[in-house]
Amino acid sequence: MLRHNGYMDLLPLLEPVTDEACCAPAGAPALGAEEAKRKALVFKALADPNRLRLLSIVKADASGESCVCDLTEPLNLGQPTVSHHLKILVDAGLLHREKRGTWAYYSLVPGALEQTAGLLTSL
Amino acid sequence: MLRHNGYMDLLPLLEPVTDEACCAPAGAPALGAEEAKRKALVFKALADPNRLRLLSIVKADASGESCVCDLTEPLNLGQPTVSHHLKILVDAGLLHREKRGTWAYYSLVPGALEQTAGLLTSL
DNA sequence: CCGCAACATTGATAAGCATCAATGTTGTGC
DNA sequence: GCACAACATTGATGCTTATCAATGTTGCGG
Repeated sequence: MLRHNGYMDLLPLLEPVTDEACCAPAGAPALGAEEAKRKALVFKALADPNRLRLLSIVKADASGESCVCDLTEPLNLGQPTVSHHLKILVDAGLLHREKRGTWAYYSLVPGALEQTAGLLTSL
Repeated sequence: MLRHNGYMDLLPLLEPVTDEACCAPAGAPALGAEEAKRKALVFKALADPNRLRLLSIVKADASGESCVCDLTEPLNLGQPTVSHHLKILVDAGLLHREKRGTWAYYSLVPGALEQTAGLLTSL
């Protein structure tokens, strides 16, 4: 396995860090190669129109969460494709997945969008 | 010509709009398809480690601008590749290009990063 | 246990992208 | 005008990705 789809290992960037393994080496003026690669993964997840719409729909929903069957129709995409995009957003740390019964409910990770926005202004 | 590389027509999104041709139709709850496609172009420009580093280097420079010859070495990339990435960032409305003599100086478009960050929080 | 419904995963395919070598363009100095 | 330096552009190549059809998995109702 481990097909290395280019979207893994992002969570360390958006989750609370407990040591200095993340971010810039304190005194570095410009972005290092490793750091840039990790940050690019978040933006790669955002670099697709359908994924932006998914985030928007999930956010706009009154209950704060949506299941796959609610997302397939507005995007005019097949169910496997929607599941694929959702997985990418979850791996990017932007969406949270909770399975209840047969349904899978997706919701925004609190503060994730704001934290990603901070990646830009603190470039 | 008009090879449609997928990075054109972004400037209208980041430049001051004089009419209602941009953004959501005022009352729309979720992102429309056209709007999503335009916003995705900005994040597509950010979805590459080397382009993030380019932005970082240009921003960190004391003079506020850098020429291509200064950017080739730190990225360990060929000159045509760096020019290609810079073009994508310019087309995305993030960088500004000014040619003086033989050199081309690239600088951050003021407020572009902040405005892009706003695209996220206002999803 | 059986059938079905909601998702996830796999495999295949076409489109897109990053990179480089080679070449073109343009400005400078002689 | 000539040679050179700094970039830009073109063409080719290998890798990545978006999408779908088909199949696998899991939970619920009978």
